[in-house]
Amino acid sequence: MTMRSMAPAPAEADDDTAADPCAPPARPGLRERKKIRTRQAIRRAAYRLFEEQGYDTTPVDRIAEEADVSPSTVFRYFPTKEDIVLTDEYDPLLEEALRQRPAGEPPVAALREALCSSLTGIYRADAEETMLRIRLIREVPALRGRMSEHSADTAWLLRRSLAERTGRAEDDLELRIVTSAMLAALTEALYSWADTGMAGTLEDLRALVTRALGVLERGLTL
Amino acid sequence: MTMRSMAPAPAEADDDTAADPCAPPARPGLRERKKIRTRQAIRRAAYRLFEEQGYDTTPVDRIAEEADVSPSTVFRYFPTKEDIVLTDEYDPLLEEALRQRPAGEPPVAALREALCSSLTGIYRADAEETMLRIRLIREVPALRGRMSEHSADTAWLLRRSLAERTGRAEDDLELRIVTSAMLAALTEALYSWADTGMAGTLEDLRALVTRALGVLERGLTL
DNA sequence: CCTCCGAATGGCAGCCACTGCCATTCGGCG
DNA sequence: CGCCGAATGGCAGTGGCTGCCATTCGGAGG
Repeated sequence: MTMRSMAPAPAEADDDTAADPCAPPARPGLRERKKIRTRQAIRRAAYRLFEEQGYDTTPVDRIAEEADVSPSTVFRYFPTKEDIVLTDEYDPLLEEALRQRPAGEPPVAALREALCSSLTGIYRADAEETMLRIRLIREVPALRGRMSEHSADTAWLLRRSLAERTGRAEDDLELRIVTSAMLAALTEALYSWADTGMAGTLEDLRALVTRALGVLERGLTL
Repeated sequence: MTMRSMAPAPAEADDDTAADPCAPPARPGLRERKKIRTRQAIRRAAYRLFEEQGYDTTPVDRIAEEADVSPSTVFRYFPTKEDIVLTDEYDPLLEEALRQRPAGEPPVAALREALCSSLTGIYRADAEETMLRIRLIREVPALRGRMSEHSADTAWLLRRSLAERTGRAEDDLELRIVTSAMLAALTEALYSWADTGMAGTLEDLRALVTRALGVLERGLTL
């Protein structure tokens, strides 16, 4: 997928009072909360600096400084500088969305709807950050490159689901084409959206994506 | 595109005798010939080492040593280590092939034929190296990533040609989809070919590519 | 409240890709 | 033969990234 964020604990200094026998969400404990906050601090600091002075010209050390952690820590949270922007855990979301589609539905339609619906969820989660990420990815070559690597993983994941659905082999050429072509179309749609200054509502975005995927479904008719 | 090579001067120590008033191919002169040889030496050394001990584990210094030049020189010839594998100048070939297609031909068919024919030319130029390159690109993540960046450039180029053909704007969403989807399909076909150990003849490869593009033209029918 | 374990952190040395700069060498040409 | 500019080698420096070790800190038990 193209976005990320982290469903962070709603707040930090909340009631932590003693025993609460019934708490299914299982309060994460200070350690965990702190980790989440650190992760956010790093990412926010990075985004801020990237916007101010550009991605390439912002050393990781600077990000660490700004986030008030050591450079080592930055790399412990994000294996590479690129991952600060690219890391997301939306793939499972997408997979789940695809699984939810009725079994009878044609595979391509199912995939289209799954993409659209998880896109909606992601957008709603943090529209602001989502847009910043898309812009960064579009503009910084290094990120674009790394992103398509990531897309390849996503494509693989989608292929597995579609393989189940259709009874085809996982490495089936047709399946590869379908998934990678659809992700390519999705990416183009998002870039195109970024070009327009990300104007309009969520509905506009969905329409754009639908239109993009429609081109494929109509056999690239021009 | 996916390949590269360099149409090198046919040999090295050939007749360079004095005056030859009529020589339209304009003998390149020692300087040029040496440059070409150096370039090849670096690339060959790199490929050899990559095969022996892997891409990531081969420092540029080692390549320089093997090619018997200084590390500085390597970077003068190839801006990045990745470019040693990725650099190609087939984009113009492809563009030309596309221009050759009859004006009446449907854009997608024209693009398909152009891709196929330039692929043939590239393959014939140096099948050995072509296969090595594809394998490397498929297997090394860094190269895959960089490759898709490069594909984006190719897509842009194709888009321009298609824009002329169809009268659409260059940044037209539909055009973007068409070009990037077709390149994605081409890439998948090549990877798939690599998976089979690159078995078969050139005809088999063309059939594979045609089949891949056919999936798109049939609207991703499964 | 103290204590101990393991997780999280900071700091440091080092590797490697890549960049600039300058001195040297070498091809081309009068 | 001798000059000019291109090609090269060498070197210092930046920045991403890794591995290691000492320190700190959260959390569970006494």
